[in-house]
Amino acid sequence: MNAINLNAEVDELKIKILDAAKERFQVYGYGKTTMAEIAKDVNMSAANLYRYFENKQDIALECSDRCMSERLTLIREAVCQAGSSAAERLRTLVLASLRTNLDEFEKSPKINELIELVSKNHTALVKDKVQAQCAIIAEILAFGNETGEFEVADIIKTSRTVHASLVLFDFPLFDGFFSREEFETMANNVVDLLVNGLRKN
Amino acid sequence: MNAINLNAEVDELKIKILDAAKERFQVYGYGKTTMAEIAKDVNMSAANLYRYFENKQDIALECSDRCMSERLTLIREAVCQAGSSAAERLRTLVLASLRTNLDEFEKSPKINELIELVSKNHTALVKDKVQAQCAIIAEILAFGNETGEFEVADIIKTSRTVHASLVLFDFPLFDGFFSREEFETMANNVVDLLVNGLRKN
DNA sequence: TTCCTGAATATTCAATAAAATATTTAGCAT
DNA sequence: ATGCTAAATATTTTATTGAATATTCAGGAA
Repeated sequence: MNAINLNAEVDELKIKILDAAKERFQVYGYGKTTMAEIAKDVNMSAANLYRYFENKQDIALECSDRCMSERLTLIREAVCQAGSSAAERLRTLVLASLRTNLDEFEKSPKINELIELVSKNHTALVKDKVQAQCAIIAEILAFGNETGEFEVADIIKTSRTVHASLVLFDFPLFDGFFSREEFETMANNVVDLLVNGLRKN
Repeated sequence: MNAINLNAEVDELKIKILDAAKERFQVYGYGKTTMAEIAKDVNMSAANLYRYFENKQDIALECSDRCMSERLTLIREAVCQAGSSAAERLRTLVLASLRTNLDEFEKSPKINELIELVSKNHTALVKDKVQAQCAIIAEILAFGNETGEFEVADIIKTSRTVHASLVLFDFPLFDGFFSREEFETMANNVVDLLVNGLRKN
């Protein structure tokens, strides 16, 4: 057994652990799932989990990280499949983000415990998420510049600006305040306004 | 003593109570101020407070309501005094809101306890606040239409859209995440983008 | 009546101890 | 060595209860 195989197996096991943890976190919440339970799900002792992760929070962290990445991949795909105009792509991005947020919250409200934990103790992860979202926006802006739809001078700066305008739809913080329908209407209206502002004069 | 005078005196006393409560809430927080203390501040028994307010939360609620109104008045004034263009007015609105949020948080972090309490238990108050903010935005939009700077068809709808884009600067929810400077830069950029989108083509 | 208070009661907070759980350690099996 | 576990220890939750505080009540003064 060489080093490469070893690492591959370790990674595989880590993923198995993360999947088990995710399932527990979603159903019972972070606080109510024990290391012993996660361990049992993957047929090992609780002690052995520490050969793969620093501690319980670390599991939550990597779990969230994976969730966010998966979500981001889905969103990125949706955007690429979206129609040919940059405006449509931006709209797809916003609506996909919004829906993912709302769906996730609806499906498992326990997930909020995780989100709170992570955004409290691992600001870096949230910043990464923002960064990734801005990167997608930047791509859309560049695309808009190419098609002549937009006229954006500083793409990086503008991607941050656009993201700041869209915060309401990208963060699951205002979930109770508006209905899904209200959220979607607002999202569409904001996109319209932004597109108008980005448009070539 | 007629009914009108009676009510006036009651109102006066209510305000005295609210002022005392506000001072306590700001310095010690909601949880750490007792009804007995508030009562003592205005020279009455704790029991007597209940002739003026339903309960402690009700005091907090009316207190927050007054704070928000005062803040809104200040912001409204700042906007009116702002230069002659609608764009400048919008910028003034956003920066004033942002600064008030950041200042308040910096001055008395205890105030967050109140905000959390109120937004958890009295959604209506928050909605009122949003509504009031939208009203100011609507005025600015109407003004922009008059000066020919903007071309906004549905002012009410657009005021909500603009407000949604500005949520990051109007709610004290992301306080730790960015520095004051970063916030202000973002606010300015978002205003620029929105103004561009609202502009007459 | 109207406005108030002191005392009674109900509720919430805070300190502690007990139990559950996270994490570390020592050592077994391969 | 590597991969694991059981048991030991440290930390965190949970339960309990006494104290503090909110709220209500009965009645006194103007």
